[in-house]
Amino acid sequence: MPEMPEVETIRRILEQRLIGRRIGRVELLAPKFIRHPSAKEFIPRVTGSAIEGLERRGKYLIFRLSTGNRLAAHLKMAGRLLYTSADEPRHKHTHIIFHLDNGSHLRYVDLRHFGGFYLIGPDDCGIPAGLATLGPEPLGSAFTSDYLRQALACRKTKIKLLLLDQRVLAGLGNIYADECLSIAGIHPARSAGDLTAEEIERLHKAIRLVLERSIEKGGTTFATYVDAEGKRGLFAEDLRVYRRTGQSCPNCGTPVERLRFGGRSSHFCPQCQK
DNA sequence: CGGACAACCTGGTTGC
DNA sequence: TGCAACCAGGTTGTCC
Repeated sequence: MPEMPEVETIRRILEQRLIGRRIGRVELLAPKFIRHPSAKEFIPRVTGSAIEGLERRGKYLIFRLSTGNRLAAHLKMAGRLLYTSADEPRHKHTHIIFHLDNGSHLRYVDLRHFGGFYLIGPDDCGIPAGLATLGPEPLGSAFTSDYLRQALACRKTKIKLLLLDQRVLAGLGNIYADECLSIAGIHPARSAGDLTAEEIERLHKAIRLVLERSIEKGGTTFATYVDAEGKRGLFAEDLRVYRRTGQSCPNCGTPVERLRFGGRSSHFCPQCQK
């Protein structure tokens, strides 16, 4: 479920709770969620290590461990990382429990089984391809309107699909791509290379604005997303078009429409986004 | 390069 | 109540 603002919200909470904690027993209820290396190798390499830092790149959460290894997690559509007490009832789809030295748990819960963990060595051995090829952080200094203009130049693909390409920009997903295009006033099916300099400028600003505001509100909860303490994100009340098909555009009142391409829905106002 | 599609899973909603 | 169809916040690979 989570896109960048949701993962960042989880990161901030876990940073408060986990820095300095040591991982004790790793309860691997379903080994398949360890994507690299094998579960057999994973457990001894993680057990006993302390958590020294918690970083985020795009939608990846990265634990820096005292052994020099890093532990990367991707939650995909429905993954949750929950910091709980030991006696908290276990959600049905709990797959991994990291027992911590203060008696608490870090639990991985994933209803759809898409997410998983990667243990990365000091030499980057085991790094998932998606993490190695990520584009710039949308709130970082490398993401300038110049960068965006060069990334879109001569590209025939639809702007919506290009915004979802993590190699171009790290962290946007279906919700925020639709919202950014709405604020920038750009139709999602436009060819990326056809955008004017002014439109690219608006899009660049919209991306930063939407992500900053969403992080401030703890991300977007539609159905199932909750943060590391089980709390919902409040940005859903600010959504302009995402999953609002048939409802009024907040700008002009025209009913929001939905198109499907690239196997996903795009929501937009046909009046404001030409 | 671009576009369509399937695959990986479970569960909620909608419509007949 | 039952059942089928469709939907879902992501990514990867294949095929044309």
